[in-house]
Amino acid sequence: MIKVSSQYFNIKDTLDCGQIFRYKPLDGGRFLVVSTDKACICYNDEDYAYIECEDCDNDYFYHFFDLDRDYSQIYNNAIKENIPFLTKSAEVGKGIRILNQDKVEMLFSFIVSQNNNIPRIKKILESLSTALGQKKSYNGYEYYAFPTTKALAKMDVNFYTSIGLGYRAQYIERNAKLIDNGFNLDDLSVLDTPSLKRELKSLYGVGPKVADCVSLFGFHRADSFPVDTWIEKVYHEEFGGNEKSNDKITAYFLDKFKDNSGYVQQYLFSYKRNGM
DNA sequence: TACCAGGAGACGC
DNA sequence: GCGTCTCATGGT
Repeated sequence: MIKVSSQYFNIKDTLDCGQIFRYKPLDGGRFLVVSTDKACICYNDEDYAYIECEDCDNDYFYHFFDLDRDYSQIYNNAIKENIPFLTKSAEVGKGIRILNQDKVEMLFSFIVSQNNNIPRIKKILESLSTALGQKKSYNGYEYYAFPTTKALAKMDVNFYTSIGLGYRAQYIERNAKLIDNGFNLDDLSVLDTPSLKRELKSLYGVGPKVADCVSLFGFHRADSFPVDTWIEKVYHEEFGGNEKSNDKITAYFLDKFKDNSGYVQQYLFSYKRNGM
């Protein structure tokens, strides 16, 4: 059991800001969160956030929820920008944290996410895991591990089409085989962020958006700024921007927020998407 | 550089 | 019901 102050840790806000898809609400405001082959149950009360998992997974989830990072600084840096819309976003979303997720799971998850809606992304990842992942349980709750790349590499494009991936089926197939044949995402960790993104974009089905998401959520590179339709709205409506290409919008925000960009992106995305 | 096809399900009306 | 949109990308 992990117990930490909830001042900068709201479980629901952290899960709901589009960085993770494999979680589900339980009774009593609790959530079952699945990452690779592990699961935990987490919830907030007035003052604390609680994470329950197998003892051997304690360190994993402590790091997963980024609990060794000081979010007061991140929050204060955002407030200091003195941009009213960002201030409101940060105040409402001050409990959002950027998770440290598995690189391979992030790559496949965000390939699935492209031009897709979140309920359907969740459904497809659930189908993938149920079909190819190991069945497990924690505390009476059944779940499926994210499939190994070996398991993914065995399937062909017809299988991926059959579980509803549409035109993304070929992207999953090709990358699964590439990784199974020895391409190791961990090897990219030594690169600086621009080089990392360049390498990620060389993968089939990975463009600037997915590369930014994998870079931010899989490698925890906060000098990343994924631009989706919500951020596009923020850019045009709240920042008065005129650029139309997403690459230029990313560059605009990176230049503005530097190493805090990823966190700012989550504040802005969450606030805008929740109808503010 | 600027279109356009590529799933299919969620969502608003 | 029916049209539009969805955390985009590759191909032309």
